Amino acid sequence: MYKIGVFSKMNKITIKTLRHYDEIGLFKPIHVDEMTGYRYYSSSQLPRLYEILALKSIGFSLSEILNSIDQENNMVDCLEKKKDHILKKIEEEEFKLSQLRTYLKTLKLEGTNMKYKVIVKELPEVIVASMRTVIPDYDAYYKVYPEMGEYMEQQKVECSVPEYCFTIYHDGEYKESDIDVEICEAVTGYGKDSDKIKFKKIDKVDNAACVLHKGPYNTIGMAYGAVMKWIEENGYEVSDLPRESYIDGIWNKETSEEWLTEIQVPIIFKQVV
Amino acid sequence: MYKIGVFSKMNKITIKTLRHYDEIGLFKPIHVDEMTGYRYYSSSQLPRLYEILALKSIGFSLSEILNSIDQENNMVDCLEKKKDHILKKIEEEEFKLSQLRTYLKTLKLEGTNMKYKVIVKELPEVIVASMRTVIPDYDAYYKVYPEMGEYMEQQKVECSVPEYCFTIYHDGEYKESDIDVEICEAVTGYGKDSDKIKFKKIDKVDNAACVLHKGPYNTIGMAYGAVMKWIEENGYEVSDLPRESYIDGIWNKETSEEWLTEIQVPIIFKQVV
DNA sequence: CATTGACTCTCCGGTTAGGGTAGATAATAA
DNA sequence: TTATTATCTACCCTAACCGGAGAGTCAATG
Repeated sequence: MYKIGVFSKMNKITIKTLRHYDEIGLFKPIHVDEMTGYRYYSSSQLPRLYEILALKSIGFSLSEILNSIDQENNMVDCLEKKKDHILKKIEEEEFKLSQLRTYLKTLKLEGTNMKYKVIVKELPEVIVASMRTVIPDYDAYYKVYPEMGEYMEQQKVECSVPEYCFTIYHDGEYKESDIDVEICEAVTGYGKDSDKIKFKKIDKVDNAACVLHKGPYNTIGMAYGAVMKWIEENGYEVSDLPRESYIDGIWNKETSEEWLTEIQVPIIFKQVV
Repeated sequence: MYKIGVFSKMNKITIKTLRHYDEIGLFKPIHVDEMTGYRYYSSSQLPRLYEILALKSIGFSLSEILNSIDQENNMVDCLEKKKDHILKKIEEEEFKLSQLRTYLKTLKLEGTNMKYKVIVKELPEVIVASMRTVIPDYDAYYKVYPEMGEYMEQQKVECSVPEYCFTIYHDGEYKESDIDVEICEAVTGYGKDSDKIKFKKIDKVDNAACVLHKGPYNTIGMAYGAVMKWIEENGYEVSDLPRESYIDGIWNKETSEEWLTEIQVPIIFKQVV
């Protein structure tokens, strides 16, 4: 029978930890003096303690140990689950690492002018009013867009809140003229399709690499470049056409320096074949 | 200007998180209504938010982000440190994984008879009374050990608390007779050396793989086997002679089933060359 | 105009695995 | 008998939020 101090030294465990394990019922002293409350441990408890410590160093939480230690049959299951868990954790850490390397690279290349921070987020399922058309040049955009507004008002369809308006470029390559463009505006319900404007549901995207572009549109190519580079360097690949989502623009900001656009690129993790 | 609900939907962040970031000063709303306390956010805040989220997904804590986000010069340092941190984390997880595989293997092999749980701990620096001698066979142990007790009493040297008594086998291989053995007993201070018994300081061991053996000594080979296998499978190698530490034995337990011995094997992590 | 339902506020408690301290006893040494 | 050390309980702290209670606010409807 050892008092807590000696027992803690014997096994290199703090007194706090032993008291904690007592409290949660994981490892109780073999005897507690009713008068003084002193805890007494015995060497016969060491095997259980060793098992607890072994499981802990594998990465089990105390409650997991508590649940699995006294029933040997589900131990294998627990271990298999934990294995998957650790593998996932390693993957996550490696992803962080590659993200970090990309971040570091751009930071060193461009100095303090680190404009583009890529984040991954989900894009929700939305119903959109969509108009696919070929416009002669980028300036024509300001002419076709109001058409949609008018039609939607006429159809009594409302824009969703938060507003979500984006375009998809259907050309395989960059073009300066005759651009095949699809303009989408998220709405709260279906309206009747017209020749030009169709309503449709767009599926949820589980993962999209997103980057903000601040400023006028003529430099937006840099944002595309940054996000595409990020995708490649971090083991993803593009799984669908990118969306260009308009947050601030000529309609609410005076100077083009304040315009804000988000590039959203649907991605999937590249399978290592 | 968006209210918190819309802003949270825009960016796939929970309201709770936004309020939390406000509270710790990491990301404050652009305006707070003094009457109602309502928080209002603007799209102009998105770049900062994106930077925060990007750093967070790399693995920075909120306080680290708070400290580094507004001073670009120490950013590279922070990232380098974080990189080391992640690398260490990956190593740890891989170690857990190999431990788990070993655990799983022994569990499957021996069924429910999983006797040996290996843990890694530190062995403290100790002063010992040491007697190195060649004994004819293992039974002779019970004859030489009392010698030490007598000498120590005579020298008025006290055993340390917790008691720590162990032997080191100096033979390179297993022998049944003429065993070169060193018996050590931790004491609180130096005594005078005699012909047989010397006092010396034994250095701290940073990492020792330890395994408990319960029962009589004739099956202790299994414990050695288990710990040696563990060491090999988990990327360590033996760095010094193993110690056999006696916890319970004939002196305090009646049946040999209750005897408890710990094998302590000093180890170092194997360099991957 | 009042009411309803959706939205937002603050405050409190919980999560892991203990660490740190205070104040009160208990055991041991001088 | 006193002084020192060991141990006890009890409370607050960590990181990054989540859940819920109770109260106040906003916009639209009857």
